[in-house]
Amino acid sequence: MTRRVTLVDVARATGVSAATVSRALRGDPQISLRTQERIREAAAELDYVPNNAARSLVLRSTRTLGLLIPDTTDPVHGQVAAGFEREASVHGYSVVFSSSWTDPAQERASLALLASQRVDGMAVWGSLERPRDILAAVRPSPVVLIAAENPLEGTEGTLGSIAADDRAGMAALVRHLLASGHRRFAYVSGPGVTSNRLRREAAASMLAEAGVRRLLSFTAGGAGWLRARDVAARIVRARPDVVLCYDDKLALGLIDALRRLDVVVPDEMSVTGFDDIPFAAFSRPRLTTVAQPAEEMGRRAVRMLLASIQDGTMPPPEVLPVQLVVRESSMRRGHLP
Amino acid sequence: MTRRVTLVDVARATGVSAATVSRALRGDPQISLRTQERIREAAAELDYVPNNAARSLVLRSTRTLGLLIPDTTDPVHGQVAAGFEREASVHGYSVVFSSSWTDPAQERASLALLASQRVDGMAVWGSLERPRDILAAVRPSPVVLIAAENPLEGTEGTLGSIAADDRAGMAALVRHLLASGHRRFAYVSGPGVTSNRLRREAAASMLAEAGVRRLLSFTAGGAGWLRARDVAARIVRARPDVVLCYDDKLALGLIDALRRLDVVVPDEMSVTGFDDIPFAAFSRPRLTTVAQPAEEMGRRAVRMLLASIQDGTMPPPEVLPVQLVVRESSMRRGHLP
DNA sequence: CTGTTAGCGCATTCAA
DNA sequence: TTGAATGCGCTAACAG
Repeated sequence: MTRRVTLVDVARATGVSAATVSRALRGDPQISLRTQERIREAAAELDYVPNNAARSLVLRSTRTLGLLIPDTTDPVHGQVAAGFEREASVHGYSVVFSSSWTDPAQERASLALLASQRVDGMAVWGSLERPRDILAAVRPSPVVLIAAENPLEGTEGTLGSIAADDRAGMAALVRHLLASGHRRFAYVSGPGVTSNRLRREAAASMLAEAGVRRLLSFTAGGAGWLRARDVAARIVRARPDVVLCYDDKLALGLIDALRRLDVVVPDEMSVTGFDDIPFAAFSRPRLTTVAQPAEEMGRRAVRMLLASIQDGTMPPPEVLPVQLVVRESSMRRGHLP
Repeated sequence: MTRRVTLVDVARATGVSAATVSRALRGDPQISLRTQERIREAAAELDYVPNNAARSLVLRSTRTLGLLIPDTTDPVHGQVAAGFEREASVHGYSVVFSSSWTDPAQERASLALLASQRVDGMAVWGSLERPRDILAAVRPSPVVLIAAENPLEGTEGTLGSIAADDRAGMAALVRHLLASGHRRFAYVSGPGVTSNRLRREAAASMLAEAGVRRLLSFTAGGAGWLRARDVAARIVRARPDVVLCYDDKLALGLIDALRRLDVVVPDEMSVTGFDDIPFAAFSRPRLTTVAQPAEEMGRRAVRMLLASIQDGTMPPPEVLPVQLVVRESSMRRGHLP
């Protein structure tokens, strides 16, 4: 932090008291406009920058929001972060962020770091921890869960939740696939985040409704991009009509892996993703997927947090609509409408 | 921030003074192990969380680093952020980040926000502003520029710089393309970031060295992903052997746009990118590009900042090596080695 | 080994 | 309309 000009410096330069400077700088109407002006000029002259640490101490508010996401590198998380930061900065809030790398220990540490930074509120993306633990770690500042599976259990007015309607999205996707003639379905899940199970179950129940009993299930080894290669061979052997992938990264990876095995998507096998990351529109084949309002989720998280900070009570959970995006990767020959 | 347990609460609960608690909690060897233990237990019992605002005030250090990037949504920026956050958290630093969205006004505002948060140091990615302005805004905390064009001018020991060796990367790329028979080169630049010009000039001078005088030049309208469509037609008319794109996003977008125009990459035209974003390995054709050590850049930025914070003097600029990654998109028929 | 004292920079009572 | 005190929670001398 080093030494800097303080209120007192400005006060001395203007010949008034520190209190007056403090008020003037925040436009307190108690101070005459003429002196306000004078003080403002002096402050600018001296390059005065208020010290937020000091201000936070007395105000008991840091005007800072925390954001904990699994992985900055992931397009979806990045979009959430973008929306979060944007909305926060509109309201004059800073955001401190931290990544959990889907490691519970890391996550706990990050949570503690954010807590000690005394963020006024924080958002946590699809954590591996149970909500209660999160709350305990950060209490008593408001928390909103992003894309959490069971947002509601144990909510006592401080725990908010914002999520996309994965279930509806998966249902729409399956409906579309059934309508275009697909019958033999497979699902590939990625790493062990909560939304994984949710999406699979949504697909399974939608299929059951339509009288399709079977949903072949696979699990891709590690992180999104690469591990599709390991399962590709097994999937090919099972010969599904279509492979529902947990997310776009996995789907795109799988399509590449299938190409290595000389399986042409979608002619021989359809593949679908989830999220609609920017690249999904430029891949070849272009990816059929479900668009998630990631940025909007980030923005809403901030709004919920701010509402909670003001009113002292957390708004009800929100579930945002998703949208089916049909592109080439599900256009099987002879299956076209 | 609301009311929380403080040092004094812990002190009362343990029957010692606040100072003792403060020391014990930070493992000061002056305090007997037995009392340390007792105090630790009490603190845990009461869910005590140190208030960093207060600590910052007296320590004159926030143990917080700032990161300003153009766009969280971009894969490369995301990787830089990932490396930055990781390294920072290793050293017990928090990171507050802000996005400029390549808007100078936004950038200035973000800078001011970071400054008022009293970050101990900050990294700024490829800014549209001149380094001097940045320094002025954040003075006197150390700043390192990431991927800046002219890092050195006006460096007075506080302004650090970390960049990838774009010039060498572009040279290697052009060399490879020349060796595989390409002769007619085009370059497509993206939005107006500084590295844009740098890459173009590197390509041009490398070509000149090889006796190729001409470098057709195009500019894609807006943000990376989409605007390739506008220039694609013009590019096709110019019939280059290969199109060097400013970055991977642009390249991938261009390949898609060319497909819409029934131009097959790489059979009829090669396309190359820059950055090696994760998806470049999964596109079709897989993208020839230059890998940038983005995460490492983020990590190094932190190390430079910390070094500067400790020693009071900024380490010399660093230029990290890049790596040519040859994949399918530059493998023209009849041009293979 | 531990307690006392004195600020860090700011916002806010209460007086004037 | 302004100034003088007070304290936010913590650390760092300086005593004991």
